[in-house]
Amino acid sequence: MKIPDAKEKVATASHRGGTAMTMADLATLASVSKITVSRALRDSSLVREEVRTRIKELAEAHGYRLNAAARSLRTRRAHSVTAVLEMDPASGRPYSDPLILTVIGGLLQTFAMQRYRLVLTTRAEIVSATSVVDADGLILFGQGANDEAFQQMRRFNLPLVVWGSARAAFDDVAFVGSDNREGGRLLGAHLAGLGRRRILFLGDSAHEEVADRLAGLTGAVRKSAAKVTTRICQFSREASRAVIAEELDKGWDFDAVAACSDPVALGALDVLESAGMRAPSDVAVTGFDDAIHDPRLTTVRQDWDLAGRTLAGKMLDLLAGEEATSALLPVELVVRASTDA
Amino acid sequence: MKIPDAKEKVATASHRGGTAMTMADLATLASVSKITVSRALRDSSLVREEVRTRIKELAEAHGYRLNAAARSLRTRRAHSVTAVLEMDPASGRPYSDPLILTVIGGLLQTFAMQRYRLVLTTRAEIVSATSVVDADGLILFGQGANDEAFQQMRRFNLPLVVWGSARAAFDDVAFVGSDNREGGRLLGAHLAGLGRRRILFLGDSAHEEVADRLAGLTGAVRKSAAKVTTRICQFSREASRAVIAEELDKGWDFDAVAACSDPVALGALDVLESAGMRAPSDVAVTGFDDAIHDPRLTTVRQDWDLAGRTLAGKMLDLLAGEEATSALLPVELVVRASTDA
DNA sequence: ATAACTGATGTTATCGATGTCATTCCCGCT
DNA sequence: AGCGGGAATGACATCGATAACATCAGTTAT
Repeated sequence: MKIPDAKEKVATASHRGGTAMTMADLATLASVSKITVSRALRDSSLVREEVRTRIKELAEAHGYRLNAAARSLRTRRAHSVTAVLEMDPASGRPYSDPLILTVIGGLLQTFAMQRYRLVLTTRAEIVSATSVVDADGLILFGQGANDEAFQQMRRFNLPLVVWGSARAAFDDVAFVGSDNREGGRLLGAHLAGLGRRRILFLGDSAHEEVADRLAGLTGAVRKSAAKVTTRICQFSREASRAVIAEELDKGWDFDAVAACSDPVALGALDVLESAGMRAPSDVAVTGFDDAIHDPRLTTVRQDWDLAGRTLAGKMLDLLAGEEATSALLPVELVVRASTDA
Repeated sequence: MKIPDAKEKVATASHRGGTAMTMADLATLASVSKITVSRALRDSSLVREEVRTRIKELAEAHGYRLNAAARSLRTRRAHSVTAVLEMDPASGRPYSDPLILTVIGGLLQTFAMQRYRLVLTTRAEIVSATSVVDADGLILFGQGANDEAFQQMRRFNLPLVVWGSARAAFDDVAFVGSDNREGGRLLGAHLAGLGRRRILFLGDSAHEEVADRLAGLTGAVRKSAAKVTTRICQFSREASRAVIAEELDKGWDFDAVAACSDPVALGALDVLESAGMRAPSDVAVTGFDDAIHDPRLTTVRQDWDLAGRTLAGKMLDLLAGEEATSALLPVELVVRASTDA
């Protein structure tokens, strides 16, 4: 046996100052080789039960912690998953905030239980040539998962799960997203059922999810007497105010506004109400997301918790070497004051 | 020179299948040693400018990425910071969600710019004996940064920044938190200014932040004729409903409710309104956080963006070897319908 | 009795980067 | 010619863990 005198070795370790204890230190303490320590801590049946517990107790008593870098280097697994967010350079906050961040909570819970670390980064950071990626898989949150972001992530050659609407063109990748089309359908049916005839849709359908919402809406009102007109509008409350103000100027002739998101709907309410119109008697207004829980606003609720858990689940499947299919999450119509007096 | 024939070596590399390119591969491609590659990629002046750019171009062209584990192992720096969240085991979501998660957005932005990875984990996970910590520093988000969580984090012997109210007992640690006492004071002055005399405070002052809010409130109304009564109440809307219902049973005699958070305030509004009382004519109601942006609710706004940036800034100071002091962030009174008809 | 096997442990090489020290080359100076 | 010195490059050891293979009792099979 080549194990050196225990006392001498331990003294050396303590001389190292701030340096933390390693498996080698534990090995000398337990008078075994370090591979035995490694095996014991991993609960390998190759180590006698008795020895195993002794080593674990020693580790616990000395507050030993495995060195993540060393393990990752040797095993070629990072034991972590990176979520890539799109940040708004102006505000310095994630797009779709706080929705995406709520999903992150769901991811965190699932991954922590599975002993995977969850790493957050921005797209700008990860695509930079000198970025250092330390992950077994990537979860992409893009602005509607635009193609560029998508292709960039692909190049990392890691298991990939994307939040957004599935794209036919990329049928080899797992997409997870709310059923936006169904959400649009629910809203369309609701508005048509209220007898609305002239619906103004606010949103930019270059954004995949918005396009789906619009498609659902139009499909649902097709059988009715209602007509849908579209105006391009970005996601902010301010953008919405501007568009509605313009429409009022041009001579308003709508009895319903279907907005692509809650803030957009609130922007519409702001301007319409200050122009003396009332919801829902003069105009019915709907949003999308139910992120704000505004008592005034009829909207379609997405299940953010489920979103996080589903994304994490798909990733874990991929990491386990299984196939992962896309998932369409259910949505729910929430009727409130803006369409229901 | 021991550098083997380039062609042969490159062929070997490609035979490795999925294995990514390493510095050694780049070195053979560039006909230099791997240490030169290492230096070139780190912009060391020890490498001739010409050689440096050639190597960088090669790296870029072949999509080379530095191995995080190898670097961390050698340099003993993880290039990452771990945020530790307290999760509610029942809901599987972070306490104070979505507020904390909004702060995370601010952290992410700052750390990504500094090329630090942001890792998320839960307290339950990180304190488990077999957890693997891979971070240069810890940021703790606790339920009021309770002492136990606090002591646990300390044991990791890493730079530590805590979100919450500063504690005299731990004056060697950097705390970052909103000025809860000032928030309480603003609310107290506001309610007293409205002529309210019997204020019901809802909250559990075992929670440090709540205690501060209460202290500020009581201090502010001391000079006035108003009296503050406290009822212990947890953070949920449901808990609040129960407490208010009980108070109504016992014979209501308050003209103001100061809740420790927005959901608690909304719970109070729910019950009071369904009992036929009106805000603010019968009861003025206030919240705290402005997380919900409810048009009905007077509240104190915290600056979550600033919170994230400040926390990240303090951590970067510590990582740079500097001292970090605690910070008290400004708050703002937002008057809305529940106190202002 | 000997080969084959099983269970528990140890030795060595390795993962990919970088700190430390050694080497080489070229220049200018005496 | 020879020596000192700086600039550029390389060899080697190392970080802490684990995979792959080796060893060595003690047991069972033939």
